[in-house]
Amino acid sequence: MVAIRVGLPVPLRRSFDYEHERPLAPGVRVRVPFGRRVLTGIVIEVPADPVADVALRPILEVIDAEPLLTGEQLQLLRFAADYYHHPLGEVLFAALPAGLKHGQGAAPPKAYRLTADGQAQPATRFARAKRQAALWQAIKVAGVMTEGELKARGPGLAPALRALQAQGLVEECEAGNEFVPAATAPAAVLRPDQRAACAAVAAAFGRYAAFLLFGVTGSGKTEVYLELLAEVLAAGGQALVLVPEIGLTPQLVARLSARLGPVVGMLHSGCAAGERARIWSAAAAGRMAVVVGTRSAVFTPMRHLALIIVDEEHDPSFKQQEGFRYHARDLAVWRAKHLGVPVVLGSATPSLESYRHARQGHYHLLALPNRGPQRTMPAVRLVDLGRESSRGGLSAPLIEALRTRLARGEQALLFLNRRGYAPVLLCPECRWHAPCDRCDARLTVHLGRQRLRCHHCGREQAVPAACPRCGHPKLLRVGEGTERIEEALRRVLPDARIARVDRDTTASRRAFEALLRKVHGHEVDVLIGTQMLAKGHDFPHVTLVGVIHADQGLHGSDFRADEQLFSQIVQVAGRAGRDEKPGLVLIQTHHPTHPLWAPLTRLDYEAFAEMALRDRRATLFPPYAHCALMRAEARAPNLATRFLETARQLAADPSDVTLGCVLPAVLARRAGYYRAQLLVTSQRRGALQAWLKVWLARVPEIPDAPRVRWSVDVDPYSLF
DNA sequence: AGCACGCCGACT
DNA sequence: GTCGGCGTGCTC
Repeated sequence: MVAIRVGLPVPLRRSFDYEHERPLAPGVRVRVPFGRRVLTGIVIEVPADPVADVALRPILEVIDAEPLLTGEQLQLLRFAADYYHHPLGEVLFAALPAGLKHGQGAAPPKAYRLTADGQAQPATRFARAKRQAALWQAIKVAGVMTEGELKARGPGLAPALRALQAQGLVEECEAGNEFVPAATAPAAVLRPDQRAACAAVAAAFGRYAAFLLFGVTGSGKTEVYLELLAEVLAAGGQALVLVPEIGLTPQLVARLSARLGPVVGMLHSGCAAGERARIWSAAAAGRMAVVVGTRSAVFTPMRHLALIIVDEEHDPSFKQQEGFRYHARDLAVWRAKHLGVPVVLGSATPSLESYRHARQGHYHLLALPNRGPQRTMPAVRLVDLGRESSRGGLSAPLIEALRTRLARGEQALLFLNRRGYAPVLLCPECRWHAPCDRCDARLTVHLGRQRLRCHHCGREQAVPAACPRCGHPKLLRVGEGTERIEEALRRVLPDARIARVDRDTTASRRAFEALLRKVHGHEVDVLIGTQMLAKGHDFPHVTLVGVIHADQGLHGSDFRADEQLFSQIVQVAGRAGRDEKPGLVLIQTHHPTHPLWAPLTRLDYEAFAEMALRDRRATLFPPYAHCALMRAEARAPNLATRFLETARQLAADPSDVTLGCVLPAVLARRAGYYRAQLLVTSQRRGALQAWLKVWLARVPEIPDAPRVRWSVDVDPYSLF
């Protein structure tokens, strides 16, 4: 009998040892008993130091004859677990596609629907069982709900599901699969700057080199990718293309398939589990030449991987914001280095980390300075809200510009990163404003459904008729959301065809695409929306872009606010102007003298980067320092803070490391949890890593630890 | 995270 | 009485 260390999909910062008759290779899946359950685990190693004081339980079944995870993948995952200080078990499972996490091959997922009896029930039946009522309602609305969707609704629903099944109201059924057909498109002719970029990368095939492909929207980065992919494929290699979450448009995949043939697989959140597993296995075997995917695709096994591309490398969606908080772009670079292959990072507004690497010579800078022949950069102008009158959030110059575009039969886009009608409901008499009772936040007024909603926890309630504190009958709706902008627009431009795009109007991908078709068919004159409009979609007839509230990004408490605002505005500006029709971007602000506007109105990334880097150097933030953020949250008010204070005192003498103060989180209470955080920084990555390892090993000694939810975020994207 | 156990409050 | 909500403890 030999001890086997197994990684399990549980958020425990420990691994578990079992016994088996013979050694097993890392990467092999096994079935093991865990408490009263049976789980699928992944063999980590044959431990030199198996737990001594516990009787090991036996492995029940060995699922794979050959390891499911390749050696190269295991090395990447071990590094990632180590670097992000996350339990290896969870990290290993993050790399597996949903279809392979549990049973054998790519089995269809379990799904549930209401029985005829279940359909016939009145909603009042579940007067006492709230969870059952919610679940019954959700399945009724969805028709069929897969196990994954069920789990996504939150923990603790399994007993309610079983209760419904026992009552004969819900039954198991099969989930449907989706299929996305390929289209065709012609190959492109490259400009000299594109050809030079291709040549530089191609010269590095077969060894590690990192390239920062710096080019504005419309400069043709995609053609460069296509050319490189074609070359890799011609040489029998495989390639991995990472794209941001919203960036994975059907158009991109269609272009890739048209140029490269039916060897392109797509991995994203909307992918059915079976499809995901199929692509994953095909890529591992070398049959799938190109895998295009979002964040988690960085873990795809590829036997002949010869090139990695990260498109829009600055995009925040590459950083996972919960659980295993890895950065897919950073892991992509590590993987490329480790494998000895080139990696291309593309962006119009590179992250300051990547830009500094390029300036220091760690990355090769490849610039695409030209926009295509039919595309000129738009003019960007500020509107001073302190001087211009405004109606419902729309300033006079913006209204004027809208009128002229409409008269010319052109389209306009308006951006506002705030859903709903008004962000605050205020009593003019006693200054009461509608608070969320679970969060330190104001409730947003939503007109469509006549409700107040918390954007942080999702709680909804009715709009009070009068002030609950002083009884004043007329409550004011203060500030603007997309609904109010839409209302104001309809009043100002009664003849315009107006559409609004945000999570409230276009929850589904299907609805979103239907709306995009309407815009392309010029059935819409003005489109109002949140940031979800800005990425990946081209609107050729749009010549005016209005940014309603840019100021949220100017005084952000977060060190990355400047970078985010700059990239969002450039992204947005890229939507405007085409075909000899010059574009105009109007940015409404209360702070027209803010230093960020100078480079921004010229769309001058390099000037912005100089300025931002000086700032970061002065304040010792990335890329001039490396950070880790310990977050904690607890039900009781001071528990999280006390836990972090104890952790802080527990810390070994930090010579190379700067330990911050324990601070309440920006939203100190969210969904009923009190939240606090502790920032650790160091100018040396290695020093921070070594120090974290020692520190985190001692966290379980903290008496409050079992009652606190805590996590460590290495290289946090933001301090929120 | 699950899943048990165990204690409290509302309805048959 | 008993069902279901919810806090606490454990998993090699």
